[in-house]
Amino acid sequence: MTAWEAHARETLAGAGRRAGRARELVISLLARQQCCLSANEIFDSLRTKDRRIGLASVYRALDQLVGLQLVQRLEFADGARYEPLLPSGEHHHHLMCDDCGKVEPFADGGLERALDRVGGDLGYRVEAHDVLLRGACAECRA
Amino acid sequence: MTAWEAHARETLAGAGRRAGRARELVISLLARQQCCLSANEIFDSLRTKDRRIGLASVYRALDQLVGLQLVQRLEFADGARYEPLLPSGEHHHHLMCDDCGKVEPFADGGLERALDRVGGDLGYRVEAHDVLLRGACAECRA
DNA sequence: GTCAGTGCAAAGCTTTTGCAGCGCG
DNA sequence: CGCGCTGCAAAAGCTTTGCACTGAC
Repeated sequence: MTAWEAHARETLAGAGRRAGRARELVISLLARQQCCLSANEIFDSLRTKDRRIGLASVYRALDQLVGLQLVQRLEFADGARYEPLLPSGEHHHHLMCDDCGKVEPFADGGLERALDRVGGDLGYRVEAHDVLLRGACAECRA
Repeated sequence: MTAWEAHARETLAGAGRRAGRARELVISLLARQQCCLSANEIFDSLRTKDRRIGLASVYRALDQLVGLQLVQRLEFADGARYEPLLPSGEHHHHLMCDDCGKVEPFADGGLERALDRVGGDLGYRVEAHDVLLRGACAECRA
């Protein structure tokens, strides 16, 4: 079990939530991911292991996890995707290939510093930021 | 007529597109905006002036404008929004207030430089980037 | 005259909600 | 044993598509 997974279960228990089949499976699947997944991808993946899972429960679990800041919701042109939000605050952003649809993570300290600076310069108290780069990946450029 | 509006009509004509009622109205409305609008906001605004406008035509016009790189499509949690893409390449990003839903534009040279650098550091040829900051605006912080 | 553009209505998707039953604590 | 969690089905948006008609070039 990853540190995030333990943190997630602890936070849920602390918020008075009871452990149910669907949400437990969503958590353990997310914990094993390198990058973001759509609700449908999560549902399909879980369905192959347990025929009883319902799509609505996947959405409900994700909503709760987002509300407790355990998961980040990302907006893409073809719908939302979700990924674990590490308690360390460490995070990454995404690159999407317009040709093949592939999504990859990347991290960049200089970009983070620029983003933090922008928040301070405006009247806003910035809670979160999303960055999405779109273009042609190395393979599709060929 | 703004420079963008003239540029848009010229580009459409050059692509062999014929001028129709709906798309002309969408263009003249977008040209007058300071920030992004949803398809429904565009539809509602045009409907009050011309009862014949159809929502499907608004979507079709926006698709074409996005395809010709005259308009940028932005993904928000409650759907897509659209705004003119200036031929100068000059552009801005968005701040959204989680409390009141207000969306405001901002521009930051340091952020743009950081974004451009990231593109070069990876195998990607980056065509576009989107940045969305979320938080509490000055009014809602009170 | 041809064919892109248009409005309407219907369909497609993702996401949410209602409801009755299950099961965690 | 109460109430949160679940699955199913239905509903609710946003967006796209089919079709016949209109009108720009």
